[in-house]
Amino acid sequence: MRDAGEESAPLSRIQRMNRERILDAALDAFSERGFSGATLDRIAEIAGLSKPNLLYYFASKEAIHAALLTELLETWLAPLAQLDPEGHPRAELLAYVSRKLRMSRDMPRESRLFASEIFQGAPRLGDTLAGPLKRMVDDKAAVIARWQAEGRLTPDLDPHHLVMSVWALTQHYADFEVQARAVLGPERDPWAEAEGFLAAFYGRVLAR
Amino acid sequence: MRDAGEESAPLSRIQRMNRERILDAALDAFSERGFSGATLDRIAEIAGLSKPNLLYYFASKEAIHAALLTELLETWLAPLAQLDPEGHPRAELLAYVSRKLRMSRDMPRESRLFASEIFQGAPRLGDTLAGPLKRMVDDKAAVIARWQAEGRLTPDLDPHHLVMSVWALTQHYADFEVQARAVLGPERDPWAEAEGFLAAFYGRVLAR
DNA sequence: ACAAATCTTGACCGGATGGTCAGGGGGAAG
DNA sequence: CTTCCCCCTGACCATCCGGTCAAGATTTGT
Repeated sequence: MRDAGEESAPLSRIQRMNRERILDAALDAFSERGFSGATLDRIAEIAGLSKPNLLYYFASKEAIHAALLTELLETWLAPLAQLDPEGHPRAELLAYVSRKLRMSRDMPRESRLFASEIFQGAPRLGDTLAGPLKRMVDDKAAVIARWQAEGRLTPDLDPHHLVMSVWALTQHYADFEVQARAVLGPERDPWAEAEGFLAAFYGRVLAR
Repeated sequence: MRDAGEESAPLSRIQRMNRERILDAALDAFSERGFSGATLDRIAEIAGLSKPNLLYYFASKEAIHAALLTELLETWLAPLAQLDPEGHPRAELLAYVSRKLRMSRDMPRESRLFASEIFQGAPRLGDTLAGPLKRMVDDKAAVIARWQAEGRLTPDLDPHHLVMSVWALTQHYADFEVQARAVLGPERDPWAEAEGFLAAFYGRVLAR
C-alpha cells in the first residue's frame, strides 16, 4: 500500500516502470469505457500484470483514477500557460489554437478521460477547476482584455468564452473523432483538415 | 417481454406512462454515470418502479439504452434539418446556431447521452452516423457550398467542418457545463452569455 | 360481478468485480 | 553465498448487478 500522495521513499526502478505501465493501461481502459466500465482485470491484462499486483502499487481502482487525473491536469494547462502577454495578439492566439489542437490529436485518451470526468460533474476535479484552472483562465483572459482595450484585437468577443471556444473546437476532434470520421466519410482525414480549418476559422474570428 | 422495435399492439395508457417514466429515469442515470455506471436498481428507484417491473417493459438494460438512442436521433437532427436552402445564408446559419444552442440548453441530458455513446466508439450508433447523419450533413454542406460558390458566403471555410464547429461549440456548453461554471465563476451564467457570444462569434466568422 | 388479461413484486440466481491474504519468488546489499 | 526485503501470485471472499420466476394484485372487457 505505497500509493498516493506524497511519496517519501524515492521509488525504485521497478516501481517506476510498473506504475507507468499501470497508469498507461488504466488510461486505455478508462478513456474507452469510463470509470465504471473499466475493470481491474482488464487494466491488469493490458498492463501485463496480475490484478493483486495492481493493488500492490495502488490502493484501489479509485486511486489509479485519481493518480491519472492529477497527472493530467498539469499537462492540460500547458498550452494556455504558454500564451505570451508580450507577443502579437493574433499570432499568439493562433499559436495557442495550434498547440491545443496538436495536444488533442496526440493525446486523445487523455482528452476523453478529462471529458468523462467533467461529464459526471467533476466530483474529483471540482476544486481544481474552480482553483488553478480558473486562475489560469482569468489570468489569460485579462491579457486578452488588455489587447482588446489597446485596440489590437476585436473587442466584441468575451475573453473567457473565446478561450472556451478553443477548448470546445479542439477537443471535439479528439472526443468525437468517430463522429467526425463518419460525417466526413472514409476518404477524408479529420485531423489533417482540422488544422487548416481552425486556422482559417480563427483567422476570421480574430481579424481586426 | 413486450418491448423493442415495431409495436404491433397499440400500447395501453398505463404502458405509455410507465415506458415514459422508465425512459426519463434512464436518461437521468445514463447521462450522469454512463452505460456501465447506471444500474437498473437506480433507474427503478428514480422511476418509482420495481426492478422486475422495468424488465417487464424492456427486455434488458441494453434495450432501454437502445430505445433512448433511437428516440434521440430524430430530435438531434432536427435543428440542422430546418436549415433553409432558399433563405439568406448568414441569417440561416446564425438561426441554426441559435436553435442548436437552445436545444443543448434545454436537453443537456440528451446531449451527454449522445456524447457518451460517441466516446465509446458509437457501437450502437455507428451505422446511423455513417448513414442518415452523414446524408443530412452532406446535404446541408452542399447548400453551404452553393452559397459560397454564389459569393454569398466566405468561401474559405469547409462546409462540413463549419457544421461540426457548431456542434462542438453548442454541445460544449451542455456537456462541460460544470467546467464553464467553474471558469466563469459563480456570478456569471454560461447559458445567458453563450447566446450573445456565439452570435458575435459566428457573426465574424460568416462576415463577407 | 366475474373472468381474463395485464401489471407488479419479493425472493432468488449466477456471474462479474473490487479487494484481501498468506505465502512463495527474486533481486540487491553485505 | 546468504540474507532480507521488496515484489508477486493463486486462491478466496463479499458485494453488486443484470436478469428470472412464480405468484399475487389490478385493471379491463363483458
